[in-house]
Amino acid sequence: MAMRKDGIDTREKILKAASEVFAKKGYRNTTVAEICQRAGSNVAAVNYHFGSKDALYAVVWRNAFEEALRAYPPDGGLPPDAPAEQCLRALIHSALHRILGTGRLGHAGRILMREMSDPSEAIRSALQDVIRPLRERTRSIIRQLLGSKASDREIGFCEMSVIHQCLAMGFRRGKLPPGIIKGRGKPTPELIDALVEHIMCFSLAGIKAVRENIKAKNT
Amino acid sequence: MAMRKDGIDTREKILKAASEVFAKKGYRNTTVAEICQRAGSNVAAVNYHFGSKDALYAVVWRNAFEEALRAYPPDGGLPPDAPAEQCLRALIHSALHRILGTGRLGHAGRILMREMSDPSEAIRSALQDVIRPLRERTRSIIRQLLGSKASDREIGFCEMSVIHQCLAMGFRRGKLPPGIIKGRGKPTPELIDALVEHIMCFSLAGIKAVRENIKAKNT
DNA sequence: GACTAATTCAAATATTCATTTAAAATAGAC
DNA sequence: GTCTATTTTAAATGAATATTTGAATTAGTC
Repeated sequence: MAMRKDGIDTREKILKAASEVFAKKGYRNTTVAEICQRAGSNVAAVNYHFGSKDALYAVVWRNAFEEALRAYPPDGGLPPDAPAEQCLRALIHSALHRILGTGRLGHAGRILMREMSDPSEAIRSALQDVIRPLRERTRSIIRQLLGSKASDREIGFCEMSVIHQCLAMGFRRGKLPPGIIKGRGKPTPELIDALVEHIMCFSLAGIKAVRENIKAKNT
Repeated sequence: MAMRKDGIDTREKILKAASEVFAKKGYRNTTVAEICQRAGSNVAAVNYHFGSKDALYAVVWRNAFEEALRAYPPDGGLPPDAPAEQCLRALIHSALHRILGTGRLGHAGRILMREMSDPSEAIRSALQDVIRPLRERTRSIIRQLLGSKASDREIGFCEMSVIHQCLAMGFRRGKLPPGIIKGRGKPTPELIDALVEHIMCFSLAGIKAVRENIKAKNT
Protein backbone atom coordinates (compact mmCIF):
# COMPACT_ATOMS: atom_id res chain seq x y z
CA MET A 1 0.00 0.00 0.00
CA ALA A 2 1.21 3.50 -0.80
CA MET A 3 2.01 6.15 1.81
CA ARG A 4 -1.04 7.54 3.52
CA LYS A 5 -1.88 11.21 3.46
CA ASP A 6 -1.81 11.54 7.24
CA GLY A 7 1.63 9.95 7.21
CA ILE A 8 2.92 12.51 4.75
CA ASP A 9 1.32 15.18 6.89
CA THR A 10 3.10 14.31 10.11
CA ARG A 11 6.30 13.82 8.18
CA GLU A 12 5.98 17.40 7.02
CA LYS A 13 5.00 18.67 10.43
CA ILE A 14 8.01 17.00 11.99
CA LEU A 15 10.30 18.37 9.33
CA LYS A 16 9.02 21.86 9.97
CA ALA A 17 9.24 21.59 13.72
CA ALA A 18 12.68 20.01 13.59
CA SER A 19 13.93 22.74 11.30
CA GLU A 20 12.88 25.38 13.75
CA VAL A 21 14.26 23.71 16.82
CA PHE A 22 17.54 22.59 15.27
CA ALA A 23 18.11 26.10 13.93
CA LYS A 24 17.35 27.64 17.28
CA LYS A 25 19.20 25.28 19.61
CA GLY A 26 21.58 23.22 17.54
CA TYR A 27 21.72 19.48 17.17
CA ARG A 28 22.90 18.48 20.60
CA ASN A 29 20.59 20.75 22.52
CA THR A 30 17.37 19.71 20.88
CA THR A 31 15.49 16.67 22.03
CA VAL A 32 13.36 14.43 19.91
CA ALA A 33 10.65 14.95 22.47
CA GLU A 34 10.60 18.69 21.89
CA ILE A 35 10.41 18.29 18.15
CA CYS A 36 7.51 15.90 18.42
CA GLN A 37 5.70 18.03 20.92
CA ARG A 38 5.96 21.03 18.63
CA ALA A 39 4.83 18.92 15.70
CA GLY A 40 1.93 17.57 17.71
CA SER A 41 2.95 13.97 17.21
CA ASN A 42 4.11 11.00 19.19
CA VAL A 43 7.79 10.63 20.06
CA ALA A 44 8.03 7.47 18.03
CA ALA A 45 7.16 9.39 14.89
CA VAL A 46 10.69 10.64 14.30
CA ASN A 47 12.06 7.15 14.19
CA TYR A 48 9.16 5.81 12.22
CA HIS A 49 9.44 8.46 9.51
CA PHE A 50 13.16 9.20 9.46
CA GLY A 51 14.91 6.32 11.19
CA SER A 52 16.79 8.36 13.77
CA LYS A 53 17.46 11.82 15.08
CA ASP A 54 20.69 11.87 13.07
CA ALA A 55 18.91 11.04 9.84
CA LEU A 56 16.22 13.63 10.51
CA TYR A 57 18.90 16.23 11.08
CA ALA A 58 20.53 15.38 7.78
CA VAL A 59 17.25 15.75 5.90
CA VAL A 60 16.48 19.03 7.65
CA TRP A 61 19.90 20.34 6.74
CA ARG A 62 19.67 19.38 3.11
CA ASN A 63 16.19 20.85 2.68
CA ALA A 64 17.01 24.07 4.48
CA PHE A 65 20.23 24.56 2.62
CA GLU A 66 18.80 23.93 -0.81
CA GLU A 67 15.87 26.20 -0.17
CA ALA A 68 18.07 29.01 1.13
CA LEU A 69 20.50 28.74 -1.74
CA ARG A 70 17.62 28.85 -4.17
CA ALA A 71 16.17 31.93 -2.51
CA TYR A 72 19.52 33.72 -2.21
CA PRO A 73 21.95 32.41 -4.83
CA PRO A 74 25.56 33.41 -4.08
CA ASP A 75 25.98 34.85 -7.57
CA GLY A 76 22.84 36.97 -7.14
CA GLY A 77 21.79 36.18 -10.69
CA LEU A 78 24.77 38.03 -12.12
CA PRO A 79 26.30 36.87 -15.42
CA PRO A 80 29.47 34.81 -14.97
CA ASP A 81 31.63 37.63 -16.29
CA ALA A 82 30.25 40.36 -14.04
CA PRO A 83 32.85 42.65 -12.46
CA ALA A 84 34.39 41.35 -9.26
CA GLU A 85 33.04 44.19 -7.15
CA GLN A 86 29.46 43.39 -8.08
CA CYS A 87 30.08 39.72 -7.42
CA LEU A 88 31.40 40.52 -3.99
CA ARG A 89 28.33 42.55 -3.16
CA ALA A 90 26.08 39.74 -4.33
CA LEU A 91 28.03 37.26 -2.22
CA ILE A 92 27.75 39.37 0.91
CA HIS A 93 24.09 40.02 0.25
CA SER A 94 23.38 36.35 -0.15
CA ALA A 95 25.40 35.32 2.92
CA LEU A 96 23.76 37.89 5.18
CA HIS A 97 20.29 36.94 4.10
CA ARG A 98 20.95 33.27 4.58
CA ILE A 99 22.34 33.89 8.04
CA LEU A 100 20.02 36.57 9.34
CA GLY A 101 16.86 35.71 7.46
CA THR A 102 13.89 35.20 9.71
CA GLY A 103 11.72 32.15 9.27
CA ARG A 104 12.51 29.12 7.20
CA LEU A 105 15.06 30.82 5.03
CA GLY A 106 17.35 31.59 7.93
CA HIS A 107 17.51 28.04 9.23
CA ALA A 108 20.27 26.74 6.98
CA GLY A 109 22.51 29.65 7.84
CA ARG A 110 22.01 29.22 11.53
CA ILE A 111 22.60 25.49 11.40
CA LEU A 112 25.74 26.02 9.39
CA MET A 113 26.93 28.55 11.90
CA ARG A 114 26.54 26.14 14.77
CA GLU A 115 28.20 23.36 12.87
CA MET A 116 31.21 25.57 12.36
CA SER A 117 31.92 25.87 16.04
CA ASP A 118 30.59 22.50 17.14
CA PRO A 119 30.44 20.05 14.25
CA SER A 120 28.18 17.06 14.61
CA GLU A 121 29.21 13.83 12.99
CA ALA A 122 25.78 13.51 11.41
CA ILE A 123 26.32 15.97 8.59
CA ARG A 124 30.01 16.70 8.63
CA SER A 125 30.80 15.61 5.09
CA ALA A 126 27.60 16.98 3.58
CA LEU A 127 28.57 20.30 5.07
CA GLN A 128 32.02 20.26 3.58
CA ASP A 129 30.59 19.51 0.15
CA VAL A 130 28.43 22.57 0.44
CA ILE A 131 31.05 24.93 1.77
CA ARG A 132 33.77 24.06 -0.69
CA PRO A 133 32.19 25.63 -3.80
CA LEU A 134 31.13 28.69 -1.83
CA ARG A 135 34.68 29.19 -0.66
CA GLU A 136 36.05 28.65 -4.14
CA ARG A 137 33.80 31.39 -5.45
CA THR A 138 34.82 33.76 -2.67
CA ARG A 139 38.50 33.15 -3.22
CA SER A 140 38.21 33.66 -6.93
CA ILE A 141 36.49 37.02 -6.46
CA ILE A 142 39.06 38.14 -3.95
CA ARG A 143 41.87 37.00 -6.17
CA GLN A 144 40.55 39.27 -8.88
CA LEU A 145 40.30 42.20 -6.51
CA LEU A 146 43.77 41.69 -5.07
CA GLY A 147 45.49 41.31 -8.41
CA SER A 148 47.64 38.53 -9.77
CA LYS A 149 50.53 39.16 -7.41
CA ALA A 150 48.57 38.06 -4.35
CA SER A 151 49.81 34.97 -2.53
CA ASP A 152 47.59 32.20 -1.22
CA ARG A 153 48.09 33.49 2.26
CA GLU A 154 47.04 37.01 1.37
CA ILE A 155 43.96 35.69 -0.37
CA GLY A 156 43.19 33.48 2.58
CA PHE A 157 43.49 36.33 5.05
CA CYS A 158 41.19 38.56 3.03
CA GLU A 159 38.70 35.78 2.51
CA MET A 160 38.58 35.35 6.25
CA SER A 161 38.18 39.06 6.85
CA VAL A 162 35.25 39.34 4.49
CA ILE A 163 33.41 36.16 5.34
CA HIS A 164 33.65 36.52 9.06
CA GLN A 165 32.12 39.95 8.96
CA CYS A 166 29.13 38.23 7.42
CA LEU A 167 29.15 35.38 9.90
CA ALA A 168 29.54 37.77 12.82
CA MET A 169 25.86 38.44 13.25
CA GLY A 170 25.01 34.81 13.14
CA PHE A 171 26.95 34.16 16.29
CA ARG A 172 24.68 36.38 18.31
CA ARG A 173 21.63 34.65 16.99
CA GLY A 174 18.77 37.05 17.35
CA LYS A 175 20.27 39.07 20.14
CA LEU A 176 21.99 41.74 18.15
CA PRO A 177 24.41 43.82 20.17
CA PRO A 178 23.18 47.13 21.53
CA GLY A 179 24.04 50.19 19.48
CA ILE A 180 23.26 48.40 16.26
CA ILE A 181 19.54 48.20 16.57
CA LYS A 182 17.23 49.90 18.96
CA GLY A 183 15.02 47.23 20.44
CA ARG A 184 15.84 43.58 20.83
CA GLY A 185 13.88 42.50 17.80
CA LYS A 186 14.77 40.46 14.78
CA PRO A 187 16.91 42.05 12.07
CA THR A 188 14.77 44.00 9.63
CA PRO A 189 15.40 43.99 5.89
CA GLU A 190 16.47 47.60 6.27
CA LEU A 191 19.14 46.57 8.79
CA ILE A 192 20.38 43.81 6.55
CA ASP A 193 20.76 46.22 3.67
CA ALA A 194 22.66 48.65 5.87
CA LEU A 195 24.94 45.80 6.91
CA VAL A 196 25.59 44.83 3.32
CA GLU A 197 26.62 48.39 2.58
CA HIS A 198 28.83 48.56 5.64
CA ILE A 199 30.62 45.29 4.93
CA MET A 200 31.09 46.23 1.28
CA CYS A 201 32.53 49.62 2.15
CA PHE A 202 34.77 48.24 4.89
CA SER A 203 35.95 45.26 2.86
CA LEU A 204 36.63 47.01 -0.42
CA ALA A 205 38.80 49.53 1.41
CA GLY A 206 40.51 46.73 3.31
CA ILE A 207 41.20 44.72 0.19
CA LYS A 208 42.49 47.77 -1.61
CA ALA A 209 44.86 48.48 1.26
CA VAL A 210 46.18 44.94 1.19
CA ARG A 211 46.61 45.24 -2.54
CA GLU A 212 48.67 48.41 -2.10
CA ASN A 213 50.78 46.58 0.44
CA ILE A 214 51.47 43.79 -2.01
CA LYS A 215 52.41 46.27 -4.69
CA ALA A 216 54.75 48.11 -2.32
CA LYS A 217 56.41 44.86 -1.31
CA ASN A 218 57.04 43.87 -4.94
CA THR A 219 59.06 46.92 -5.92
CA MET B 1 42.32 19.26 60.29
CA ALA B 2 43.73 21.25 57.38
CA MET B 3 43.60 20.19 53.75
CA ARG B 4 45.91 17.33 52.93
CA LYS B 5 48.68 17.68 50.36
CA ASP B 6 47.39 14.82 48.24
CA GLY B 7 43.99 16.52 48.21
CA ILE B 8 45.47 19.73 46.89
CA ASP B 9 47.35 17.68 44.34
CA THR B 10 44.34 16.01 42.80
CA ARG B 11 42.49 19.30 42.90
CA GLU B 12 45.23 20.78 40.77
CA LYS B 13 45.37 17.80 38.47
CA ILE B 14 41.63 17.98 37.91
CA LEU B 15 41.78 21.69 37.26
CA LYS B 16 44.46 21.18 34.65
CA ALA B 17 42.70 18.30 32.94
CA ALA B 18 39.35 20.08 33.00
CA SER B 19 40.89 23.19 31.48
CA GLU B 20 42.22 21.20 28.59
CA VAL B 21 39.08 19.24 27.91
CA PHE B 22 36.66 22.12 28.34
CA ALA B 23 38.75 24.26 25.99
CA LYS B 24 38.90 21.52 23.42
CA LYS B 25 35.32 20.26 23.49
CA GLY B 26 33.20 22.84 25.24
CA TYR B 27 31.11 22.39 28.34
CA ARG B 28 28.38 20.16 27.04
CA ASN B 29 30.63 17.80 25.16
CA THR B 30 32.99 17.01 27.96
CA THR B 31 32.16 14.39 30.51
CA VAL B 32 33.24 14.33 34.11
CA ALA B 33 34.53 10.84 33.44
CA GLU B 34 36.93 12.07 30.78
CA ILE B 35 38.26 14.82 33.00
CA CYS B 36 38.90 12.40 35.84
CA GLN B 37 40.46 9.83 33.61
CA ARG B 38 42.87 12.41 32.25
CA ALA B 39 43.59 13.61 35.77
CA GLY B 40 44.15 10.06 36.95
CA SER B 41 41.54 10.29 39.64
CA ASN B 42 38.23 8.78 40.63
CA VAL B 43 35.03 10.17 39.10
CA ALA B 44 33.80 11.25 42.49
CA ALA B 45 36.75 13.61 42.83
CA VAL B 46 35.14 16.38 40.83
CA ASN B 47 32.19 16.53 43.12
CA TYR B 48 34.26 16.12 46.22
CA HIS B 49 36.63 18.95 45.34
CA PHE B 50 34.39 21.30 43.41
CA GLY B 51 30.81 20.38 44.20
CA SER B 52 29.63 19.88 40.63
CA LYS B 53 30.62 19.96 37.01
CA ASP B 54 29.10 23.42 36.76
CA ALA B 55 31.16 24.75 39.62
CA LEU B 56 34.32 23.21 38.24
CA TYR B 57 33.63 24.87 34.92
CA ALA B 58 33.22 28.23 36.61
CA VAL B 59 36.55 27.89 38.42
CA VAL B 60 38.29 26.76 35.25
CA TRP B 61 36.89 29.74 33.38
CA ARG B 62 37.90 32.25 36.00
CA ASN B 63 41.46 30.90 36.30
CA ALA B 64 41.98 30.65 32.57
CA PHE B 65 40.59 34.07 31.90
CA GLU B 66 42.58 35.84 34.57
CA GLU B 67 45.77 34.15 33.50
CA ALA B 68 45.24 35.00 29.85
CA LEU B 69 44.37 38.60 30.55
CA ARG B 70 47.48 38.91 32.69
CA ALA B 71 49.64 37.44 29.94
CA TYR B 72 48.04 39.51 27.16
CA PRO B 73 46.50 42.69 28.57
CA PRO B 74 44.13 44.35 26.09
CA ASP B 75 45.92 47.68 26.47
CA GLY B 76 49.27 46.04 25.73
CA GLY B 77 50.92 48.07 28.47
CA LEU B 78 50.31 51.33 26.59
CA PRO B 79 49.73 54.54 28.55
CA PRO B 80 46.05 55.55 28.80
CA ASP B 81 46.57 58.43 26.39
CA ALA B 82 48.29 56.46 23.63
CA PRO B 83 47.09 57.20 20.10
CA ALA B 84 44.02 55.23 19.01
CA GLU B 85 45.85 53.44 16.25
CA GLN B 86 48.37 51.97 18.66
CA CYS B 87 45.61 50.97 21.02
CA LEU B 88 43.81 49.17 18.24
CA ARG B 89 46.92 47.22 17.36
CA ALA B 90 47.41 46.24 20.99
CA LEU B 91 43.80 45.15 21.21
CA ILE B 92 44.05 42.96 18.13
CA HIS B 93 47.35 41.54 19.27
CA SER B 94 45.92 40.66 22.65
CA ALA B 95 42.74 39.15 21.24
CA LEU B 96 44.55 36.98 18.72
CA HIS B 97 46.98 35.66 21.27
CA ARG B 98 44.22 34.85 23.71
CA ILE B 99 42.28 33.02 21.03
CA LEU B 100 45.02 31.26 19.14
CA GLY B 101 47.55 30.76 21.92
CA THR B 102 48.58 27.15 22.32
CA GLY B 103 48.61 25.58 25.74
CA ARG B 104 47.09 27.03 28.89
CA LEU B 105 47.01 30.57 27.62
CA GLY B 106 44.65 29.74 24.79
CA HIS B 107 42.04 28.05 26.93
CA ALA B 108 40.15 31.14 28.03
CA GLY B 109 39.84 32.37 24.48
CA ARG B 110 38.56 29.07 23.23
CA ILE B 111 36.07 28.70 26.03
CA LEU B 112 34.82 32.22 25.42
CA MET B 113 34.43 31.46 21.76
CA ARG B 114 32.29 28.44 22.43
CA GLU B 115 30.21 30.31 24.95
CA MET B 116 29.44 32.89 22.31
CA SER B 117 27.72 30.45 20.05
CA ASP B 118 26.37 28.11 22.70
CA PRO B 119 26.20 29.81 26.08
CA SER B 120 26.02 27.59 29.14
CA GLU B 121 24.04 28.78 32.11
CA ALA B 122 26.96 27.98 34.39
CA ILE B 123 29.04 31.05 33.60
CA ARG B 124 26.71 33.30 31.65
CA SER B 125 26.87 36.30 33.95
CA ALA B 126 30.56 35.96 34.74
CA LEU B 127 31.14 36.03 31.02
CA GLN B 128 29.13 39.16 30.50
CA ASP B 129 31.05 40.90 33.26
CA VAL B 130 34.25 40.10 31.45
CA ILE B 131 33.14 41.03 27.97
CA ARG B 132 31.56 44.36 28.85
CA PRO B 133 34.76 46.25 29.66
CA LEU B 134 36.54 44.73 26.66
CA ARG B 135 33.75 45.94 24.42
CA GLU B 136 33.74 49.35 26.01
CA ARG B 137 37.41 49.71 25.30
CA THR B 138 36.99 48.61 21.70
CA ARG B 139 34.13 51.00 21.10
CA SER B 140 36.01 53.88 22.59
CA ILE B 141 39.01 53.28 20.34
CA ILE B 142 36.83 52.97 17.29
CA ARG B 143 34.92 56.10 18.23
CA GLN B 144 38.18 58.00 18.22
CA LEU B 145 39.17 56.62 14.85
CA LEU B 146 35.78 57.33 13.28
CA GLY B 147 35.53 60.89 14.56
CA SER B 148 32.87 62.58 16.61
CA LYS B 149 30.23 62.48 13.90
CA ALA B 150 29.90 58.69 14.03
CA SER B 151 26.58 57.28 15.13
CA ASP B 152 26.16 54.37 17.52
CA ARG B 153 25.24 52.17 14.63
CA GLU B 154 28.33 53.04 12.66
CA ILE B 155 30.49 52.39 15.68
CA GLY B 156 28.70 49.12 16.29
CA PHE B 157 29.20 47.97 12.73
CA CYS B 158 32.90 48.76 12.79
CA GLU B 159 33.35 47.14 16.16
CA MET B 160 31.81 44.02 14.75
CA SER B 161 34.00 44.12 11.64
CA VAL B 162 37.19 44.39 13.65
CA ILE B 163 36.42 41.97 16.44
CA HIS B 164 35.08 39.23 14.25
CA GLN B 165 38.19 39.19 12.16
CA CYS B 166 39.98 38.34 15.38
CA LEU B 167 37.42 35.74 16.42
CA ALA B 168 37.42 34.18 12.98
CA MET B 169 40.35 31.89 13.58
CA GLY B 170 38.95 30.70 16.84
CA PHE B 171 35.99 29.14 15.11
CA ARG B 172 38.19 26.74 13.22
CA ARG B 173 39.95 25.67 16.36
CA GLY B 174 43.28 24.28 15.34
CA LYS B 175 42.30 23.36 11.84
CA LEU B 176 43.27 26.50 10.02
CA PRO B 177 41.92 26.72 6.50
CA PRO B 178 44.20 25.69 3.65
CA GLY B 179 46.05 28.47 1.91
CA ILE B 180 46.79 30.21 5.16
CA ILE B 181 49.33 27.85 6.54
CA LYS B 182 51.13 25.01 4.89
CA GLY B 183 50.74 22.02 7.14
CA ARG B 184 47.91 21.33 9.53
CA GLY B 185 49.84 22.39 12.57
CA LYS B 186 49.10 24.82 15.34
CA PRO B 187 49.40 28.54 14.60
CA THR B 188 52.99 29.69 15.00
CA PRO B 189 53.91 33.02 16.60
CA GLU B 190 55.02 34.11 13.16
CA LEU B 191 51.54 33.41 11.76
CA ILE B 192 49.89 35.28 14.59
CA ASP B 193 52.05 38.30 13.94
CA ALA B 194 51.21 38.19 10.25
CA LEU B 195 47.53 38.03 11.16
CA VAL B 196 47.83 41.04 13.44
CA GLU B 197 49.38 42.99 10.58
CA HIS B 198 46.71 41.87 8.16
CA ILE B 199 43.82 42.71 10.43
CA MET B 200 45.35 46.08 11.28
CA CYS B 201 45.88 46.97 7.65
CA PHE B 202 42.44 45.77 6.58
CA SER B 203 40.64 47.39 9.50
CA LEU B 204 42.33 50.76 9.44
CA ALA B 205 41.49 51.09 5.77
CA GLY B 206 37.94 49.95 6.43
CA ILE B 207 37.45 52.36 9.28
CA LYS B 208 38.89 55.20 7.27
CA ALA B 209 36.49 54.44 4.42
CA VAL B 210 33.53 54.46 6.78
CA ARG B 211 34.76 57.74 8.19
CA GLU B 212 34.89 59.24 4.71
CA ASN B 213 31.36 58.02 4.15
CA ILE B 214 30.18 59.74 7.27
CA LYS B 215 31.88 62.95 6.27
CA ALA B 216 30.34 62.79 2.80
CA LYS B 217 26.90 62.23 4.26
CA ASN B 218 27.20 65.23 6.56
CA THR B 219 27.80 67.82 3.87
C1' DG C 1 -18.22 -2.69 4.09
C1' DA C 2 -14.21 -5.68 4.78
C1' DC C 3 -9.51 -6.08 4.51
C1' DT C 4 -4.78 -4.69 4.97
C1' DA C 5 -0.83 -2.14 5.13
C1' DA C 6 0.42 2.23 7.04
C1' DT C 7 0.40 4.94 10.95
C1' DT C 8 -0.10 6.22 15.79
C1' DC C 9 0.42 5.52 20.55
C1' DA C 10 1.80 4.51 25.39
C1' DA C 11 4.84 2.05 27.61
C1' DA C 12 9.17 -0.35 27.89
C1' DT C 13 14.11 -0.46 27.09
C1' DA C 14 18.73 1.01 26.79
C1' DT C 15 22.35 4.23 27.17
C1' DT C 16 24.87 7.94 28.76
C1' DC C 17 26.02 10.80 32.39
C1' DA C 18 26.25 13.51 36.70
C1' DT C 19 25.85 12.87 41.36
C1' DT C 20 25.52 10.31 45.89
C1' DT C 21 26.82 7.01 49.24
C1' DA C 22 29.17 4.54 52.48
C1' DA C 23 33.00 1.95 53.30
C1' DA C 24 38.11 1.78 53.00
C1' DA C 25 42.45 4.06 52.98
C1' DT C 26 45.57 7.46 54.44
C1' DA C 27 48.02 11.78 55.70
C1' DG C 28 49.16 14.44 59.33
C1' DA C 29 48.51 16.17 64.29
C1' DC C 30 49.31 14.84 68.85
C1' DG D 1 52.22 4.81 67.40
C1' DT D 2 47.41 6.25 67.73
C1' DC D 3 43.70 8.79 66.35
C1' DT D 4 40.88 11.46 63.34
C1' DA D 5 39.60 14.34 59.70
C1' DT D 6 40.51 14.19 54.89
C1' DT D 7 40.58 11.85 50.79
C1' DT D 8 39.87 7.98 47.67
C1' DT D 9 37.24 4.30 45.83
C1' DA D 10 33.79 1.20 43.70
C1' DA D 11 29.30 0.77 43.37
C1' DA D 12 24.67 2.61 43.53
C1' DT D 13 21.35 6.04 42.20
C1' DG D 14 18.82 8.98 39.41
C1' DA D 15 17.80 11.86 35.60
C1' DA D 16 17.66 12.76 30.77
C1' DT D 17 16.87 11.11 26.42
C1' DA D 18 17.07 8.22 22.01
C1' DT D 19 15.14 4.12 20.40
C1' DT D 20 12.19 -0.15 20.29
C1' DT D 21 8.09 -2.75 20.78
C1' DG D 22 3.70 -4.45 20.12
C1' DA D 23 -0.87 -3.44 20.40
C1' DA D 24 -4.48 -0.27 18.73
C1' DT D 25 -6.11 2.70 15.17
C1' DT D 26 -7.02 4.27 10.68
C1' DA D 27 -6.81 5.51 5.66
C1' DG D 28 -7.22 3.74 1.38
C1' DT D 29 -8.16 -0.20 -1.80
C1' DC D 30 -10.96 -3.87 -3.47
